[in-house]
Amino acid sequence: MSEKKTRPTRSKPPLKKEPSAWPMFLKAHDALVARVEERLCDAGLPDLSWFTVLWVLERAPDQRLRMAELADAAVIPRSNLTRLVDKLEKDGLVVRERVSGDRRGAYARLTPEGDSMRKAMWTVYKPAINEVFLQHLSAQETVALREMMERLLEANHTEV
Amino acid sequence: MSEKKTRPTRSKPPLKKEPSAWPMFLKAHDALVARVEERLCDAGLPDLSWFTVLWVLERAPDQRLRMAELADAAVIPRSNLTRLVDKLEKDGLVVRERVSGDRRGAYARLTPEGDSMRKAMWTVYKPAINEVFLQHLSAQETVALREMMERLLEANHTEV
DNA sequence: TTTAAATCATTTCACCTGCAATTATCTATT
DNA sequence: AATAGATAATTGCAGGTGAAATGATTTAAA
Repeated sequence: MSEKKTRPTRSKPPLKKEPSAWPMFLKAHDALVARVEERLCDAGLPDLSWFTVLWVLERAPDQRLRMAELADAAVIPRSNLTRLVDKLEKDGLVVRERVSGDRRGAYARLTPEGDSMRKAMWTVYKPAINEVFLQHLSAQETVALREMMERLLEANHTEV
Repeated sequence: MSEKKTRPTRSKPPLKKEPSAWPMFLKAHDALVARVEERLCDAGLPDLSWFTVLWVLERAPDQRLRMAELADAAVIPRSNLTRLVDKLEKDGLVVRERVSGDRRGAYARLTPEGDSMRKAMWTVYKPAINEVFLQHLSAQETVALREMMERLLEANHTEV
């Protein structure tokens, strides 16, 4: 005994069981990223995390950033960024530079080779985004989606 | 194919450099998932992969599935599913059952304890989805987003 | 100045991940 | 029936991951 029956007009939708937006969002993300990574891999290129770092550095002032800034911009934990920059540096795509006035810190700076790699990756990455993602959305949808994502990201800004 | 030169009036937009839909999509996804996982972790509950398995099994016929079916439905590589089910089984949330007529195969079946855990996780997961995701979208946006994600997923269905 | 706390980057550790064998079993062909 | 080839699940391995500990240095406080 408990139910509040005696509701004259039930407006509850009849047991909708279609997959809702959230699980679709998760599944679609995984599928799309896998597809794009596949393209890069097939082309013998490094993965998205490398591109992200190269891309962030390329548009940074002097094409360099402190390790912590780079980690934040690329949304990578700092411990991972250290190791990622190790590999990038070993491949000559970035170099570490000392920070004048703070011997604790280090800059990561994009090298010309790193910028070449960024461009090479973009020639694969850009069409992949188009074929996997943009092609399936109308112009309005793309704009609407971007706005939604911006709003969600803003609302869930990495808390202090 | 694409090039049409000799266009008298250039309609190219003037160097737009606002972040487009794809990178926003990636960033938002990561932020939202991190937020939701944080909620589950804070509540002392297992992570999303556990929930996914429990949820898929709960709605399966007889609340059980073959390992391969479960891996596909949960979008988890089979080798990982084996180890995940190991842990779930150790915690009594699922049990493995032999398949009559095929001694290679195994079912994973949801236990009552597993269903209790699914419910317990849902009491945290559901409000988390609302607060982190749904709350920031209008009803129309939610529908539009789901449709976009469905279309993208369909278009990028895990190729054979 | 000496001491304590904060900061930056790195390293450690324990765990997770996916690919590629491996094992066991089933199916099809001869 | 015997063999070869598929298939199901697991396991080995090589490498990636983040939280927390560490080392080095700077800043703030006493």
